[in-house]
Amino acid sequence: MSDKHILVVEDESSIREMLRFALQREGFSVAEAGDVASARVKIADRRPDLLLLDWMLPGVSGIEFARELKSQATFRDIPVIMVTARAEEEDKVRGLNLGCDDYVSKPFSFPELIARIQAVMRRAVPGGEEERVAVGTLEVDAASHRVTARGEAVKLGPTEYRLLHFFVSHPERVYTREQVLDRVWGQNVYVEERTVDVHIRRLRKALAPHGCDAMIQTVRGTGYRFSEKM
Amino acid sequence: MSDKHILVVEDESSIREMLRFALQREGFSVAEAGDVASARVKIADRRPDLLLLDWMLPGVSGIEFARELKSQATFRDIPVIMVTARAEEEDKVRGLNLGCDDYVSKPFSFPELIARIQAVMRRAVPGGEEERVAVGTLEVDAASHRVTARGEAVKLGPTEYRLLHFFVSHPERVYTREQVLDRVWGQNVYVEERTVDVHIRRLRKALAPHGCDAMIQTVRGTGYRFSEKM
DNA sequence: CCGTTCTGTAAACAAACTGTAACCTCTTCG
DNA sequence: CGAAGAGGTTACAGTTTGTTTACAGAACGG
Repeated sequence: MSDKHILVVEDESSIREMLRFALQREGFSVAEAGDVASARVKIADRRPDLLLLDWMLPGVSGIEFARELKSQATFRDIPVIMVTARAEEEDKVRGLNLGCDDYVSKPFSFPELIARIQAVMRRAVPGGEEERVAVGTLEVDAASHRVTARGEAVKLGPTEYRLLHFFVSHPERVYTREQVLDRVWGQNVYVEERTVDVHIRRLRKALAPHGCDAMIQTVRGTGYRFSEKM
Repeated sequence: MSDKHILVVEDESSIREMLRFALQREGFSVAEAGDVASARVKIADRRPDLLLLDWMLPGVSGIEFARELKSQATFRDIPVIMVTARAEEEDKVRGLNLGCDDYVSKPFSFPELIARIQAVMRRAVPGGEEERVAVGTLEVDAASHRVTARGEAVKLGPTEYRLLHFFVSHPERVYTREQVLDRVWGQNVYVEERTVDVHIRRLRKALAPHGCDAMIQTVRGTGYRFSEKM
């Protein structure tokens, strides 16, 4: 559980330092930012394993920043814990539904914060991503970000790629549209469920020339399943 | 997102009722238990999709109960949200580290609670029940949502699938049409009893090519029974 | 800065599932 | 035997659910 990197985005420097201190004592490596602009720089500088994000920030608000990150494929996977004042209940709920992985309320206890951080991190990489996965003649190579069917290259958009990668890594199992959204788009990102259908369609279309489109199977009333057996 | 079943385990009846009210308004089906002993009974009676567990309980504590459940393969997958008083910080942390999926602190806001419940449920695997059940050559795999007889795939509609899954999970026992409606269609659903006959017919028809149709047996004057012996 | 690619939504379309009613068949028992 | 009751079958119309296409805006790559 060591050498995990956490970026704390909080405008009040006293709180920021307190957090840094507590997190470092816990064995985390910590970076700080006082506003969104410098947070962007820090993220580019070193990709954090988790973001502790204050709700209220000067200029761009925390929620906007969170959404910005979740909309970028590169940063979507960074878990975000929102820090809010007790009074902002309403917003907190919206936060949970808009891409944050968890949130804590000020004033918070450190043990609670640490526990939530660890819970979120534990959740972050369920079943460790393989470098290379394959089902039947379909191969997804995460290292080179390449997909091949019967040896032929398959051209996919970013979302289709992640969708396929998810399915190939988890074959023989049904997933509801909601779960697919959670696992492929990111937790709590608000996107219409129907959107999954459309991307499934795009993926099937791309796989069809290689005869693999039947591997993505519709389970009526539930969702979709990826399977070698057709 | 409907007909999800939640079991509330909480010794103080006022809080329990408040929770029941709030959860039911949200569309959940709710069961209550005042202590661990009766919680065990309720779980056996109807497997909940989520457990709302008070930390402090008379007799066996919530944490012990949670650990007990997490150690049993059958119940491991039921998500648990712990409910704790603000003062019990220490324990909360231990809770999160011991298999609970989340926790909320009293006093909590309902929007927060609902948001957490939905977040946890979204994360959970579908089909709650056993991953895989079988009677004779007939297998129902809940994970992949697939049915096989003698290894051959059986094509079923959603209702037939649920019906068969129910029967395979409860073989050698008669059920009246009413009971079947309750368990397969869900409680408080108004459907004609004869509808069960029709779906039984559809199920038998789908199983006939595999020679399994005789496993669904009519018990004249009572209902139906599923049995390996034909 | 402009064209290209990619995304998410909406709407039209198609397929399948559902519950009910009506009609049949079989069993039971006076 | 024959009527009544119970279950089996079938047909069908409405509804749900999934597929496909089109499109506008955002992101991206020169």
